[in-house]
Amino acid sequence: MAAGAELFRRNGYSGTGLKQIVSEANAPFGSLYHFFPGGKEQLGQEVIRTSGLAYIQLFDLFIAPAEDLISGIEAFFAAGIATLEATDYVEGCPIATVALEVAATNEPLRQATAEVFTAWIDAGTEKFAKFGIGTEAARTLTITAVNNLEGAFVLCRSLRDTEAMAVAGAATVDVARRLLAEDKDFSR
Amino acid sequence: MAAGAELFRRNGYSGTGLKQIVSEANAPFGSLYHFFPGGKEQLGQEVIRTSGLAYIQLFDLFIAPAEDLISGIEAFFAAGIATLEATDYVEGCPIATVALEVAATNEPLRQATAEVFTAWIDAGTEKFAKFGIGTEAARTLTITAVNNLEGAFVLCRSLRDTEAMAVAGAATVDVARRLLAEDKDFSR
DNA sequence: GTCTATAACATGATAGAC
DNA sequence: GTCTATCATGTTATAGAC
Repeated sequence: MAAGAELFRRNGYSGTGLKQIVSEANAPFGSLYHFFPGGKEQLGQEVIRTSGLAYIQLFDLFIAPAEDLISGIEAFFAAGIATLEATDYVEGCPIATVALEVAATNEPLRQATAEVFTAWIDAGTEKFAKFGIGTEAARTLTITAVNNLEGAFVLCRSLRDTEAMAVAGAATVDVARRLLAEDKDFSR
Repeated sequence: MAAGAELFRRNGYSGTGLKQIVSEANAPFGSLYHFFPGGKEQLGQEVIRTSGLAYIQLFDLFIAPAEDLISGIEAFFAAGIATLEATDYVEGCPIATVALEVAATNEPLRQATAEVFTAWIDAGTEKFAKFGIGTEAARTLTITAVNNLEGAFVLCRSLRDTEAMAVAGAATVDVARRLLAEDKDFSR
């Protein structure tokens, strides 16, 4: 199933064949339908949920150990730049390609991507709130971070350049500063 | 070719069949290869370039007539929300789905998407510069706007909710305010 | 129970009749 | 020159041999 995740991320859902997946996984073709009786759609759902939820660990990895909110955000987007360069612009978001493909064409898969994004937003809100900003502000900041991350992956991978990811990090920092300042206002 | 644009946007490149396109366009199958001897790949390139470059007009439509930079940005993202609601979350960016699909799998198509994004950034930089900020700042602001727009389309279409687009607009406004303030500093 | 072989269908592309 | 009919290939899914 790890092979499926890699191929869906690179080639998208429609662009990835089941034969390609079992070949990459060095597994016999029949066993796929033994483990996934629902066929391609079931495999797609499980790949989306598994690889999507695993991505949450990156929040903990880069943001949680940071000294403060701003440097945590900077470390997170710096890691995004490093990933793009290390993988020659092949690896971006594990589910964004599939999410756009299925948003208007496959309701069960769309729901799977929605569950993942909802989990990201909830998890990010919780992490950011621990840096001492309100829940509402933490949610806004999380959505801003995901917006900027996803958008920058589109631009960076298409242009094969990391400029957009650097701009995305700076933009997210700007929003964090505004939210911190507003929080300060309220506490007067 | 308009039919191709609509289908590529909704279903992606791999997910759209040529038969589906000619059927939608009420055109006979053979004529497709008369007008596009290069087959699906040539059609894909022309669709990307045409529908991508047409999107630049939206910059003029919403931002150019605005009183100031901030209200222009707000109008632009408000239009994004209106589009999502009016199309039941079907229409987003005309090329983002294809861009992610082909970024690592089809170099000619990837280059077509890169040309479009480059044209967007150049056009946006020019428009924003007319509001009296420096070229460098105008470029940063344009990339921020596109990052946020693209990322919010991913989240909004997946979640079937406009919250992320509203947050994207607010984030872009924050960046615009910071850039305006920095410009003011330099002019002291 | 595992997997090979194949079925049923859709795909992109073309040749050849009008 | 326009388009219908077909080709070769690749797709998902499923039998049935071991």
